[in-house]
Amino acid sequence: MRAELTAEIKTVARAHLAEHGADGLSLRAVARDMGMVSSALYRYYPSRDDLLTALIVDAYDAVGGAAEAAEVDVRRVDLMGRWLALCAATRTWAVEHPHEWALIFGTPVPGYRAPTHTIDPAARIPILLMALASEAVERSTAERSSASGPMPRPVHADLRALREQTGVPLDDHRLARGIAAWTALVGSINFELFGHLHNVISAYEPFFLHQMRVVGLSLELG
Amino acid sequence: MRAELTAEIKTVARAHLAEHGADGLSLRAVARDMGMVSSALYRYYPSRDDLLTALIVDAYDAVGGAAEAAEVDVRRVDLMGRWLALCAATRTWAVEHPHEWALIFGTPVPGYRAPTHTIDPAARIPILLMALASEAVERSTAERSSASGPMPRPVHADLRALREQTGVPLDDHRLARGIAAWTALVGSINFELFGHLHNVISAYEPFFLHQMRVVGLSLELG
DNA sequence: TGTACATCAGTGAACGCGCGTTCACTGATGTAC
DNA sequence: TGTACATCAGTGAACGCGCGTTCACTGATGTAC
Repeated sequence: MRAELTAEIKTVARAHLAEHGADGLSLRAVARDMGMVSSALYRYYPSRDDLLTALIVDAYDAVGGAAEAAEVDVRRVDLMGRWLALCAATRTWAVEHPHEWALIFGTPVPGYRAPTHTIDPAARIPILLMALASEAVERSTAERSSASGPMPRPVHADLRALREQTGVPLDDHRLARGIAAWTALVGSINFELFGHLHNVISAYEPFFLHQMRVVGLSLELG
Repeated sequence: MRAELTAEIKTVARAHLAEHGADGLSLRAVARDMGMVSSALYRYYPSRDDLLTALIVDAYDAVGGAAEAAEVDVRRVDLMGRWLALCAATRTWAVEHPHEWALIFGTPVPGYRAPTHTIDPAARIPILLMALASEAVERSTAERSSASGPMPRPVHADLRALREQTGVPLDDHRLARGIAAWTALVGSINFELFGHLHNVISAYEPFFLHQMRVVGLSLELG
């Protein structure tokens, strides 16, 4: 079955990625591991970049799925719990798949241009995050968010467009804070994985969860 | 003069880095550009990794120097202004030197292990950031920071050790917020450079500065 | 001042390696009559 | 049921490329006597 082999190639490629990183991923090595000749892979992926794209899409889906699954397990009323579950699951996936994480959230592979069908999988976690922030506002009594300085005009335009495209019912400041939360989530994991907390923090997970709790408070989650 | 050539090699290597990224940096290409034969470079750098290390140290020093220079130009009493100047200078340097930025704050080069003498240059901006936060506390009337949940025990130990090593006079929560600020600064720039804000934000700089202003408020900078 | 010598920056060839991709091909499978 | 044929997964050789590193060497420079 063609589909099976296509999947197996991805599995082997994923293992290679896990061991040698994105730049170490070579069609020839994957073929070798499968007991095939390198040219045979071209029956399944027209080029190395296409294989890379498949892995990228899979990685986004895997981490997104893990986050969603963890979040859905928490009782709906516990907004902070849902947020922290999302964060913890994301970090756990990243720690367990550091090279796949780096593939999607690290330095972009030079020369590689992500096709548009990577957008939807990439948006799963931010969408979930924004949904949480929106729920928090709906339940909240405070009508207006505490403004933190005026919002620059061009930024306001960007945020309005974003609001219209996504239907997220958040005012400018809350929307910006949502993006900041997404940045903080990914940035904190990157700091840990890329070694910037070396000799600074040793209790990575508790530190991470503490930081994410603070971020959650900024989203008015509890 | 030996020192001159050593510097010129770095300059050419930096140009190569800027054009092709860290993985595209090859001794042979650098030698070619200098009109030398590749083996001649070994008179100056014993291996490719040593050249890479030199570039990493230079990058840390360059971005750190830019941030410090911008910060020192703002009147001392204006803490928020100093913080935003630091942020703006850091981002500007990153946008102007994206590959050098990625070298130090992106995915680590696989197989490369940073020697210890990269630590000091890497610490310049975080040290400045912590100094700002400390100044803010000294001037502040509020004795205790607003706690955001209890600090987990192992994290408390990490933060105490950090406080003792660096002499930064910040309590646990403020210290954690300082690290969060550093993470947010780097993470926001990475999000922009690595394309995660594509089709979301177009006014990068104003957006970035707004976000950093919010971060500055969390550091009680004004 | 003039010669002998040491230093050492730079040369050029070579080693051994791996890569992505192309292409004509083989040979098993399954379908059509 | 039996034969002729098309399909197509996988082969193996080849193209052309670039890489890091080693090594014996040349030849200019500058120093010591």
